[in-house]
Amino acid sequence: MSLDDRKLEVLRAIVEDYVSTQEPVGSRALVERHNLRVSPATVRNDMAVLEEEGYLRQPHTSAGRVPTDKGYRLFVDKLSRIKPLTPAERRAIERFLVGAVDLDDVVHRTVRLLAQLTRQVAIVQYPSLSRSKVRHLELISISTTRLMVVMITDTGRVEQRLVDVPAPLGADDVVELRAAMNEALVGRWLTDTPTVVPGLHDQVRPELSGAMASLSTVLLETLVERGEERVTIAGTANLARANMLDFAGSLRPVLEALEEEVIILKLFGQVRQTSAHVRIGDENEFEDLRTTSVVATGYGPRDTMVGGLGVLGPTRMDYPGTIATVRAVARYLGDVLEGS
Amino acid sequence: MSLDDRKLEVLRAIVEDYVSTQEPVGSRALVERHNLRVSPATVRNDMAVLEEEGYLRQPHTSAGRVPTDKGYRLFVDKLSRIKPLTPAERRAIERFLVGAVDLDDVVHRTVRLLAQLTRQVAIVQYPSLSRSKVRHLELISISTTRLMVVMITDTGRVEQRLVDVPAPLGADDVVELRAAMNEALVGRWLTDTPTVVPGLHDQVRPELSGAMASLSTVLLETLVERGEERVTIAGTANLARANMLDFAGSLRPVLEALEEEVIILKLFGQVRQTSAHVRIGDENEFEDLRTTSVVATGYGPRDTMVGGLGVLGPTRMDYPGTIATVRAVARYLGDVLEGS
DNA sequence: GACTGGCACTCACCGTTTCGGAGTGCCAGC
DNA sequence: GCTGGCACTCCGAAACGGTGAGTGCCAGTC
Repeated sequence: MSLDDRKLEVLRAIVEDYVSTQEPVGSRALVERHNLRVSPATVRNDMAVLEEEGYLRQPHTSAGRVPTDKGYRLFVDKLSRIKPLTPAERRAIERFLVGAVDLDDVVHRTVRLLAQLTRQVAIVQYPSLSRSKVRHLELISISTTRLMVVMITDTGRVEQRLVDVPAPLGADDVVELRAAMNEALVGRWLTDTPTVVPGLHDQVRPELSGAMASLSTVLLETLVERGEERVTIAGTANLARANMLDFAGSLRPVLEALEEEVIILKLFGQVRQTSAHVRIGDENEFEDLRTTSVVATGYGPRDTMVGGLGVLGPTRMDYPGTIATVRAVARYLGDVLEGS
Repeated sequence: MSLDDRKLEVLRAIVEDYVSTQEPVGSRALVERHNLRVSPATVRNDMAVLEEEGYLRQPHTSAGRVPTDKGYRLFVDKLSRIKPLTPAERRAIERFLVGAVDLDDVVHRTVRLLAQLTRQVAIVQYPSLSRSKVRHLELISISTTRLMVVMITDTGRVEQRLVDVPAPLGADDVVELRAAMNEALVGRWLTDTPTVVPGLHDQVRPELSGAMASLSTVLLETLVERGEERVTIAGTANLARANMLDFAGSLRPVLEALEEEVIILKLFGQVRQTSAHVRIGDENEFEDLRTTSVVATGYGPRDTMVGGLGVLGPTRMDYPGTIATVRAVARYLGDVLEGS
């Protein structure tokens, strides 16, 4: 059964009103605020149908209607137009990176900007190592048996690890190791390293094979296999704004979920570069986030995607505005990364 | 006017009961739970005196008593004995750093452990650059006119910055710059760099003085003067636990304050290595934190102090337990830093 | 057939009231 | 100086009733 245009219009109006007032919306108020050219009674009939179809629900008998997750979904997919950014927002986005000194700085500024513009919790994932190429590897000798390996990627990430080597190394040894590693890895995708690294062993003098083995292990285990993803979060205070009206009672589980890096990373799992991915309430995999919605998208230079960013807030959020902001910030961040 | 022993004992009992029950405590309940060898009426008289002196207050006439900030202060200073850690806590502290790969990892594990043990918001400051010495400076050429400078300190911090130089540099030039910088700076306190860096200019060939100037600027401006301090926070979800009973109404301002790095850093301003520094309610400089208490201490190898750590929670907190935990974690973290 | 006006009904919300109990302050007596 | 007793206060929970927004349904109109 399909819904005719007026019913859709009614749904749209209800979502908009509910988002802005935070209160169940009734038929009379609806016809007054939007100029639907029908009477409240007609709207009531439409609402009854929409409720039967699962797009609306009543908090209690004889109260106004509230959109369900399914209702929001329909709204987002079919009924909302992208809301253009205000000039002020546009300006903020264009200026937020002036004077950034390195990738950390860029990411932090981005996440704060996003939190401020959307008034929600903002999340920015660092450029994923698995979508980056090695730009340079540096070995720095800390003591004769301890090295620091610093890896720089084309996306600007800098990761360092301490490595203990089995036998003391001289300065020449370090130079040789460094040369061999750079020779083999620079320009490669990080995802290729597992196939390349084993071969490194043969590229150095036999005396150094022990050291090279330690380096390889660290490289693979701590950079490629785990710890490769990082995220930053800002704006958690925004959760406490519409105090307790959203988030049925407690926002504790939400705050807990936000501290679990694993959970957060999964939010970006299905994100693609093009357009924004919206997950509403129940659609979220994690129990604790069933009262929230996530608007996420990918970012990266040109048409590539090196990481994700997005916001999290109550299901009752301004989807068109949020989507527009998230996309704009993502696009701008991508452009900036291109330049570095 | 001084308080006799029994009055102090009464105050102690009230603080303990209130902390564990979260409810105003009355005279009858008090004599029953603690074996004060007097009648409720006597306790009432003592309470009246304690209230007059500002150590207690009544939420309303004819309710039980609640400690004031001043009451907690007296309790912390005079009435509480350090509570020894449980074996489980001790074990947790000894194991939490097994397998840490670098300083970031150490700091993150520490902050999570502290949040878990105290069930409060935990804050760990990275070793301060101003209390660190330069261990090594590395220059990595990104392009002919762009360098990355990586600084490693004796406390394990690694900071990197991009530097654009005015004229293209060859490999030899980079080597010369690196040598000059390391020569001048390794082993120095970071706070000494402003006096040393200007002299660097003369240590390289004239052709390189432009590049050296750029490097010097970045070194001084972005490493020494600003951005030198970093903190990590965990356990914000703990704020939402005793939901709204502490934090008079909203925890939003608290969450906001926690996101302001500047505010957080000031919490460690007066902290010294020895013992824990406790700031209770009103004693906090920042308006938004007047409903919270902070227990902080310094940490560092041996008797030095390189950074601070602590927890933040409602004024109604288990001070003896929290103080013990904070100190134990700080001591252990100091030991670990010594070894790296 | 679609829309509308009218009408009876429901039920959350709000302010008022009542009531019990925990707790106090005070006082007289030991 | 401590204690038992007593009158008093006041919060909090429960009970109550009125109000109004909102609904569902139905008969009538275009």
